[in-house]
Amino acid sequence: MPVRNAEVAEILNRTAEFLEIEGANPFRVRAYRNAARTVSALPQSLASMIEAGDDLSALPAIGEDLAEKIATIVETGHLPLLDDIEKHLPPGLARLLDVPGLGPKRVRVLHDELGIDDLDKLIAAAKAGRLRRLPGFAAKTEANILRAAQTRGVEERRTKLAEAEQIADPLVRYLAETRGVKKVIVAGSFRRRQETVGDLDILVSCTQDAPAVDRFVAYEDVAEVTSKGPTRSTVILRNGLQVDLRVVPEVSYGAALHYFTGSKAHNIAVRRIAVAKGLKLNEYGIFKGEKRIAGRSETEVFARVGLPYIEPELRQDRGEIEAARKGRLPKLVALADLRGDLHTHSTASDGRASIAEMAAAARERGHSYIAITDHSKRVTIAHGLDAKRLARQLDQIDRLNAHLRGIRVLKGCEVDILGDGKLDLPASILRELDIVVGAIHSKFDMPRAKQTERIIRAMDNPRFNILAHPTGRLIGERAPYDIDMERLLKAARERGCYLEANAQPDRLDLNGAHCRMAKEIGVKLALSTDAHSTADLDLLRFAVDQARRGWIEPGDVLNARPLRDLMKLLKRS
DNA sequence: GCCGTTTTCGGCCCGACTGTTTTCAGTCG
Repeated sequence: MPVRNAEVAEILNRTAEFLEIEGANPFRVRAYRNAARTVSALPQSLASMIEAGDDLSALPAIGEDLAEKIATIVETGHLPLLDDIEKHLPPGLARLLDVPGLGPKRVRVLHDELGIDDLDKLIAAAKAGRLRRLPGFAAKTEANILRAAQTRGVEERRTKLAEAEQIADPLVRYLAETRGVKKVIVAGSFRRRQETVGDLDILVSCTQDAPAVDRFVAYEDVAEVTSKGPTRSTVILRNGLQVDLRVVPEVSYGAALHYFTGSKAHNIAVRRIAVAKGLKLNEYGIFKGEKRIAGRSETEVFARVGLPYIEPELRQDRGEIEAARKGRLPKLVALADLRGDLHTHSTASDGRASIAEMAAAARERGHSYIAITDHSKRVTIAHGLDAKRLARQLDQIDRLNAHLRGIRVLKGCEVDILGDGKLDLPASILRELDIVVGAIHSKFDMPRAKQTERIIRAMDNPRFNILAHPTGRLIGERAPYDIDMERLLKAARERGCYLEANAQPDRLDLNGAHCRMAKEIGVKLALSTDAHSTADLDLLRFAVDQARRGWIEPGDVLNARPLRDLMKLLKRS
């Protein structure tokens, strides 16, 4: 069983953590982290690259030494360097780094002086007042660490994007009402439209005397003020979400927005370009010597380092800077490009609105078509349709279409893919449909090869069009089922099938990386809401977010096509 | 440990805040 890229990245990151605790050269530590990033962003498996004789040291951030170490990891599953370190430092020690306020230096002191190597011992020692006797620690630090260890724990808490929006919107409105405040925007991973956010980064530009920070900490949902200075403050809201506020003057707004939007890796890469040009880039602007030469807008900042504007969703240091330099940035798909929705439910199965209501709501949103794709019979809990009920629904849709204006209802079904890869309804009824959306709702735990073959077998059915929520993951609740996405995408391409980017906030499936893989392999995507109510039709933008993070352009999207083109694309052979 | 339109050696992104300190280390983003 070859070692996967994610495992290699994990070992490299782990090595970086231990090297850091050991007090190694910080740049050496960074080298391991950078290499781990490269590895986890690779579109192909290291094992296959090595097998093909590729030179790993040609990859960014990987030189002779790490290429050899990575080869060893892929071959053996181990890195001897890490094994050696773990002989004298307990393996659990690195987890202490997850406690806010504890970094490598303090973890080292805790281990060397008090023998602390896990959370329980840390909490016990803090309670006994033993931390305050250590150099660099005192009563206040001890109290902070104890509280952090007890409340935040080791688990990293992440908030789904849709939920973060509901928290951010009222706070932004509140801050915008402050005297002297000009602009308020949520930057960070929220602006990059990551599927989850760890915290909210809010940027405010204002006049010098505006009471932005004071008003921020006075917000009614603030439970705790972690830090507060003249230009920066951190609070914890009652729901546990951390919010950082940064205040900058208007002349710095663009530079600050770029800086606080990140990602960190993207920022570092851009800053290196600035350094190479003899400039300095920070959150206040681009400087030549002491003189600020840009900073008011992001476009200005990019221009000064010789780059066109790069959309926030692309700022991951995954090739966007090179693409920008070559003038090859994608023209990302936008919500306005979409002409319809290809996965929705009605009251016939588990939806809450009738077909007519769904069609009217879709038309209100500017759509020119909507596919009704109720569940098939196997999904009994959703009152799935058998062939007979589906046939009646098709008649109903025909009658509706006969007098509907401005929108066309497509006859579809979300057909269950059975354990053996067969579809849940016979060809006789599938033949009558405009669109077949296939999905897995059972047997999530099949081994990788079997699960992949199961789906490919379903795609062998000439009626199959779109694979819905292809990995089945529920963010923070259920892991994706184990499939070989590369193989699946190639099979879809060969068969004229498509994959869905599902907009449900707890699915967001495909994710951005998979969207990009689909584009590279040449498989078009359907950006679909999987709506179970008329209001759900507004979720479409979350699928657009995922697609944009995956470099998807309008031409890569099935439902960015006019109806006639779409119908052609849905006809297989 | 990586890397090269100043460099194969000597750099490596940069600033704010806290808490510990008497001028700064550690952490964070």
